[in-house]
Amino acid sequence: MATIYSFKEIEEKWQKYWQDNKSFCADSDPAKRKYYLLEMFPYPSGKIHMGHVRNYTIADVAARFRMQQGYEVLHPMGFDAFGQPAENAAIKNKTKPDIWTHKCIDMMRSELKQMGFSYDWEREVSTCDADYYRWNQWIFLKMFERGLAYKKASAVNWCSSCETTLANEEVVEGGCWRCHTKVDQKDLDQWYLKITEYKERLLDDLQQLSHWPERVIAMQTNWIGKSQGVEIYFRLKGSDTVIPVFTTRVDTIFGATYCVLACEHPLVKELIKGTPQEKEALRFIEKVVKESKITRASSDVKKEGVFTGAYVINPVNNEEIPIWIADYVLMDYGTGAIMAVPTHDQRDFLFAKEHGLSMRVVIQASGSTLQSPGEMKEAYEGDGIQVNSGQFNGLQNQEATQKIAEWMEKQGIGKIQTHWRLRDWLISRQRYWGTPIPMIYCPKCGIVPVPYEDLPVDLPRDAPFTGEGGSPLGKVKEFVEVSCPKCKGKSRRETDTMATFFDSSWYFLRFCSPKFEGAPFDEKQAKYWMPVDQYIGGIEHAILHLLYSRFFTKFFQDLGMIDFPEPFNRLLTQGMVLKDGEVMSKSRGNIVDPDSIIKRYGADTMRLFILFAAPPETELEWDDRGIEGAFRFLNRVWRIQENLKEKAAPDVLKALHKTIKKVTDDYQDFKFNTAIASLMELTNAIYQSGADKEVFKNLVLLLGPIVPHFCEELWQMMGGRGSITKVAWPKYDPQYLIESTVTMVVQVNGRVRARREFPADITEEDLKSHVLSDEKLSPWIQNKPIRQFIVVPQKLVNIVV
RNA sequence: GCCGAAGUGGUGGAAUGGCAUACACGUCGGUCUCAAAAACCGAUGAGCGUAAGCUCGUAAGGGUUCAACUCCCUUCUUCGGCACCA
Repeated sequence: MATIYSFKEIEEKWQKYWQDNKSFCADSDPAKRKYYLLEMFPYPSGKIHMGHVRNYTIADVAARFRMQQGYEVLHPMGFDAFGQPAENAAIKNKTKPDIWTHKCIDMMRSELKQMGFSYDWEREVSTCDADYYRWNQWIFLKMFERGLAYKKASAVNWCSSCETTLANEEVVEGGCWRCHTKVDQKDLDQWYLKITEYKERLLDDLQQLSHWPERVIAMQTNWIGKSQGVEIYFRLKGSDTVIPVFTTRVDTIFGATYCVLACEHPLVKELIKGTPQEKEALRFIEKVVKESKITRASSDVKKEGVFTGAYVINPVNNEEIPIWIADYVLMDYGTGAIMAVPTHDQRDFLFAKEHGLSMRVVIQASGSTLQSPGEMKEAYEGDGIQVNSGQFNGLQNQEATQKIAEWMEKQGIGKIQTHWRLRDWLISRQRYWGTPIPMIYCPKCGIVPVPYEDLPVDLPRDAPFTGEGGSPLGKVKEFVEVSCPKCKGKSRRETDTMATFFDSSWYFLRFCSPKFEGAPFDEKQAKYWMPVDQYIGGIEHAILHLLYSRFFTKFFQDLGMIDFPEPFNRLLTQGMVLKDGEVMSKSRGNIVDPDSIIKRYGADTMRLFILFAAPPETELEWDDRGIEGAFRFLNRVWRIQENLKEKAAPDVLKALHKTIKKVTDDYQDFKFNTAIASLMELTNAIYQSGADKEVFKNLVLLLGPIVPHFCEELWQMMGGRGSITKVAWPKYDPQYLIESTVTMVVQVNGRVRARREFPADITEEDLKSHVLSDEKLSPWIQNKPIRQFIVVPQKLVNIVV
């Protein structure tokens, strides 16, 4: 590694310049087009990692590019500063979360500045500051007023290691998303947000998000989990009790040969009472309920169950069918009861075989005449023709699904219904380092919200959090003991804090007016800046953060504070940075520290490499030799400036204008790797033929967004004034893109046989006569009749013989 | 099982119906040098051939087309999400 340009000096110089001149402060200017560029803000761990470097470098190029294109750019940065790691670190280092977090923020801010990112630091926010979290409390109160925040006692996900509850979205493969401890179920009285009230809009509006990655849309669709079907009413034999059952395959109703209830189904105890099998059933139920959800899900083959002794009547044919209890039916989906159709559902098939239950074929695959279930080796779950289905025989099953549903509704024996997977969002956390939930419990008045004028409910600076469980705030007397806002009687504060995903569900709005006093955000500012034009972050937030943010946005829309339904117009999910094919992690010991790269090569080289090595969306393999190559390229460019000519050769001018077009298009589409490749090609061309001052200045402008310090310095050396970010983006002259002659490929039967120069405007006839009289081509064409002559203008001819 | 993404030289990757492998890394050769480094120039998919050149080649197989990495069908592999979801 040979150093030509002194990156250290240059980078420090320009970072100071940008700061002193407030080069990146955004101002809402109605005369200009705005561009709001946002990256998912970091948790302040104290050090940035390569994932941050990649995420923020991608964004920074876009921001600087838009600035030069004349947009008013909002490019803010802040810190998602509440959360558990601060508590753990504070316990470990015998300090306070508050002190630890602010120290980390200071460290990270200075690391981000070292990268040369174009943030408007005047707008920085930290979610742990009362100026921020008081608006969490404000939003919570608004939701409470509208019945969207409510308290409910129920079985919740509990992580025994983190000593706190978890949202459904925070349970990953049956474990805690943070520490992977197995999640238990625990009965607790907790606060929920009614995100389910927005399920239709959250699903339907995904359609509008045409610039979101397909996989994120798919994951959210999946998560919301809409399924349409029919709720069928089965009457208990010898009683008026009705057992509703949900199915998406009402076309198979005539093949229902038994029903199954989940163990937790409220009717179960009643049904088995006093029957000979009561004891066996109770033992079975106890066993299943004890097993957690995860183990039930993983035991995929064996289906166990017991007969209740009771029967229901199938309303379509008045058949009596037995009711079973089984482990494969879950209480928390549908109605907790199913109709079983062994011939057309694989789970029912296995269960029926195991317990010798009867079966009936009701759907025949086209071309099949299968009637006897005994011949079946597995359930037939495909489409076909209805058989054994009364008046619906002969219909295509998809048509029958519709007809049967309508008929059942008319008969009053069923109802067309939709079921959803999405559950309400549990936000209570038994932790210290979070936003206090602004609620008061009065023995006389019940649950009383803290009045708006009393916000914020400050988080006490001292609390005995030890990691031993229970809400730490509950141990702070001055915090807990409060008088009721209504009756002034002795009352008690809520001691749980909010899940930190609450904080990040609206921070993009706060950035529009970070110091606004009257509300979470200034509606006028939000109207100018929102929605975010481009959002960039990791795929790990595809469900959680992005779904919650969409929910909050719709809530603000309902409050009339904003007039758009979706917060993020475009979303880019950047790929991970790998080392030796694996994710960088402490445990693997394969971490490359950005700081060490900055020291050795400078921030510009790291930015260049990370953009060049792979397109933004794909995984990126870190390569120490690749970074050498990036550094080499910058030195190459630097050296051009020492050997400028009076006048550039025409081929270099041509190359320049082609490059301006290519780079502009590529930046627009976040194709930075190919933009850099074409800038390298231009550099190679300059090395061949030499460049003049004009050409070089343009090269510097084009490279500016990627390696800003380097280019600012070169720009100044070339006599430029001020920051390069204020200089208009280069325009290409189409005249240079017009070629007088072109090299065309000549194919015979689709195989390349020659390349020939032709005038760009040659007619097809001339082309034909030239090509056909070409001696070199004659062996391929000779004496064979020409069937077709295909011309792709300026590119290729294909002779078919 | 369902949904989604991907599979191209020794390596990262380019080409979205029209020259497969741009650009870079690595490797090899050359120039410069007492020498080395750096820098600069050149070669670099595989096979056959002295050569001009020919053949094969984008996970596998089939199809559409004058022409397919690209579009369609089937299959395989990897990664990600959801999952006894009725």
